[in-house]
Amino acid sequence: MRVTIKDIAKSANVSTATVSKVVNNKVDDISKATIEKVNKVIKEQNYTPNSLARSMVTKKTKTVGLIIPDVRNPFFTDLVRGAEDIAVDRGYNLFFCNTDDDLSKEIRYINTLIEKQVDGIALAGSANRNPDIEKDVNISVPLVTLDRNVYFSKVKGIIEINNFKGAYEATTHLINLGHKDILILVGSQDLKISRDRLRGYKEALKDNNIIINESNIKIGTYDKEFGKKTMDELKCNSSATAIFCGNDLIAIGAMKSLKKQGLNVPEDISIVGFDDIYIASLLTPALTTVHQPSYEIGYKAVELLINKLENKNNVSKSIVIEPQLIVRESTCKIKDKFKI
Amino acid sequence: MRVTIKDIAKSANVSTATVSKVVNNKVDDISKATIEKVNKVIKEQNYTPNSLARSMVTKKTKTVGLIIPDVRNPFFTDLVRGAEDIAVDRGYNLFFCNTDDDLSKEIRYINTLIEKQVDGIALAGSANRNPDIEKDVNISVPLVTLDRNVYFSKVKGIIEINNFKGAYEATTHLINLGHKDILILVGSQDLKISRDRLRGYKEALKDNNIIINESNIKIGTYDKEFGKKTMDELKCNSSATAIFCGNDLIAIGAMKSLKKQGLNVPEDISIVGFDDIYIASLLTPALTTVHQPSYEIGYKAVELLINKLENKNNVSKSIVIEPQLIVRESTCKIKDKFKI
DNA sequence: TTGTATGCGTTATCAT
DNA sequence: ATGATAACGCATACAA
Repeated sequence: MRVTIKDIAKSANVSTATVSKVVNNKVDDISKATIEKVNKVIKEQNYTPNSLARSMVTKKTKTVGLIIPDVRNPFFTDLVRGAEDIAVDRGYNLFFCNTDDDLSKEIRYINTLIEKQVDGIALAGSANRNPDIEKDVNISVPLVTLDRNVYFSKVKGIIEINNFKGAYEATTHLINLGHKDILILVGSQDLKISRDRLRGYKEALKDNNIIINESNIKIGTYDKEFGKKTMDELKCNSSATAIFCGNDLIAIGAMKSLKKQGLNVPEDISIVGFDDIYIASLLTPALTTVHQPSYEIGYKAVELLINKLENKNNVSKSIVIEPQLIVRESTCKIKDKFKI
Repeated sequence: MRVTIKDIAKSANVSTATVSKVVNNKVDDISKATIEKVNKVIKEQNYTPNSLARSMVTKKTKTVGLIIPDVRNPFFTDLVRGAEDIAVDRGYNLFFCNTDDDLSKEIRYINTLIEKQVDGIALAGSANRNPDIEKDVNISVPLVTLDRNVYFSKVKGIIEINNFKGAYEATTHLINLGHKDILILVGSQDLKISRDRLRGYKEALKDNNIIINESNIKIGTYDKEFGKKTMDELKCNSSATAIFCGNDLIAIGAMKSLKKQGLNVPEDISIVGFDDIYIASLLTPALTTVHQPSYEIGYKAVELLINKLENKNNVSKSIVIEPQLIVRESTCKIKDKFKI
């Protein structure tokens, strides 16, 4: 039998109300003597309050859910850590949920989180979405989305990255190096981030009077396999001299394929990634990529969520974070074929 | 106001007991008609049970705590995912806690987890430990440790890797390539894994009649910085032709330093890591390392924990996982200086 | 300054 | 086949 507030009350010869008050430091009108007496007994009996019972009456669990696609994606690894840091800092705990980009899994998680009475949810949605299904999901707690758009009804806050700008700058960088025939490998167009990145790519080309070649646009998933497979299939059938990858994992897969084909990066083909995950700077050649502050994204998302929960007013609903192009070794000036 | 079991009972003209039974599928002696009636009302009113209230009476939360040093260490990234997968599979949720190898943070987490009434805890302990302090911590829930030893009193299960063997094989591999003067960069000797890895190294040398040079043994932390700093300091002051690193991060740091010094891996110096994190195979040269199935370690740990919780008998208390040497490109035969 | 009593939403026991 | 009710451990309004 765990020791309860009643046991303490009995041992200290006070009421449970009094014990409760000293436990919660609401001791304005409690004599010093009793406070000490109660604390002594608490220590002696090794009493720990039962959060469940407390939450039953306070209607707060000091717990939030964090839902992401997959922590093994290095972008989310850091994001998760940022989320956890601010959570504990504010006295909250985190339920940890991976969806594998599966919407039904995501919805199942949301429901169990609600059953567990989380105060709120921070959600990086699955890549595959379905407005029809989402409309019907009843989410009775505050929800903040990060990095990815969703169609649930009651979103209380949004953290997003300026993906358009990141893609625009990455593409412009390639154009400035003389590339005109540029592949783009990007993720599902269900995702706003993917649409924005594609839009940034197109806009950059347009602004430089380069005609968009639709066959240069490849839509897939944000993993190494997509990059590898796509470049394996393309082989010599593409005249592209540069690739803009929707994220670093795709870039890694593409580089692997190119290496196997005997092509050198960046001499034969330039590559730009997106995310700037930990590995990016460790690769050979080190990857030119668009840096996203993923730790900060997780941190800010949960911070925003908790601020909402605690009714801090003048809390903005939406935060946009600016990405930044990091030029490393995987991009260089186009070879001038006519000179040879 | 959230809708409760009472609301459903009233609307369906039954008692709360009946509703509870259909919610929990204990419908052996409930008429089909009422079951349907109740379910209909539940759907209409969008009722979701309150786990807290349930847990109050059942004394189970279907929640476990997962405590690790840092999810950003790729070894733990995978481990965490394995843990989560088995948890949901068994109907549990996971509280996610990072300690940064800080024992006091670890203990604080354990206490809040207990307050939140987790059914059990899976703990990868901090690197820095203190038996005196640990003895006094009262852990009232089942605890399973993984990867790292602790001195808490009531450990119910242990998942460990055969670190001795891994280190022995890594070192033997280097010896077989002709190396005799081998550095070891390993983590805090508070940790059994570190002691075991050092022991494996020493034993391998001994078994090959190589005298152990104590100045070849460097103790530090399991991160890139330690590897880099140590090799920066050593420069030409070491005659070593090979390095065995306590983990891959240390190896990455060491490689970085060597590169800057103009030394080539493996031609000038061979390097072996430990863990086989995702990056290892992506580096240039690809890292020879000791593979640990980190996903599986997390998975098995939480599986063991839940089995204990659910009183599955004949559950072993301890599971040992065998690591495996993966030879890649960062090791080669020693240059025979006399031949030149 | 302290204590009494009620309710939070469920499950489970025992009646009916 | 169904219902009444006690309990789970706590916080809080109100009384004393």
